[in-house]
Amino acid sequence: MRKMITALAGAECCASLLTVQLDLVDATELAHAYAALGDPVRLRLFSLIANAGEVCACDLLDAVQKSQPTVSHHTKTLADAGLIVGEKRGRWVWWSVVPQRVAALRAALA
Amino acid sequence: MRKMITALAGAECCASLLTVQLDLVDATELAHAYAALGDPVRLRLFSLIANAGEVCACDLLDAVQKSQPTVSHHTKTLADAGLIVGEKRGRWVWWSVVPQRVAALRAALA
DNA sequence: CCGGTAAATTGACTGATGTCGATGGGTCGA
DNA sequence: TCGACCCATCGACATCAGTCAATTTACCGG
Repeated sequence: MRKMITALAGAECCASLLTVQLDLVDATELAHAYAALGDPVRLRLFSLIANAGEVCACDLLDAVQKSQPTVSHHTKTLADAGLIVGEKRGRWVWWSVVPQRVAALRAALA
Repeated sequence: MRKMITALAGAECCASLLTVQLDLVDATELAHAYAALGDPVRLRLFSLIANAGEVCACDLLDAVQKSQPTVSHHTKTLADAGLIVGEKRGRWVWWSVVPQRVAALRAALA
């Protein structure tokens, strides 16, 4: 619902083009996802999962050299952001990326 | 320096494919950029600048309804992440995005 | 120069976040 | 049933990050 500013105020230094393209809720939603990628450890986890297609959580531990609770916390953060999903198989949890979500983030940068 | 895991441990649940594609420095660099987009206010500022092509800092104030120091802080964060650059013209600073940087972020999600 | 304006910097405060040890809840093999 | 294993949750702690009032720096017009 882009808001076009009247801004004739031509004399005032800066004028128009303030179409507020992102409302607060959309921005918050998107920012949440980007923020999930905004940590080196999480980014490496995500990259790892994305490259492998599917990764057992147990492998993530040695990959990023963090404690088990820390890795679990990060995977949860990524999952909450909708970037990955986990499937429990027996004792293990297998993580994989959500392509649509990643595509949405990529599209937002176009 | 990708580390290939020996992981013959075939019996051990999860096996190989742990090529650590992102080393720590690269991950930190990228994460820094994504983190810059990981705040609703900054994302809206960025979106505003991207859509307008060029925006005077003075217009950003009313756009996001934050104090002048706060906006200045956020633009600095975005600039430090390499996402935008500011050009001072007289009393005002005009912000614009850095297309290459944005493209790099987009490419990282491909 | 001087007063006014734009933006950056500083200082302080609060809330969010990354990290880990300890614990708990499932799940499997023996 | 028991123990071992994987993972999530909790509690605690230290650090970081967002915010603003106050101040400083830079620039302009007169």
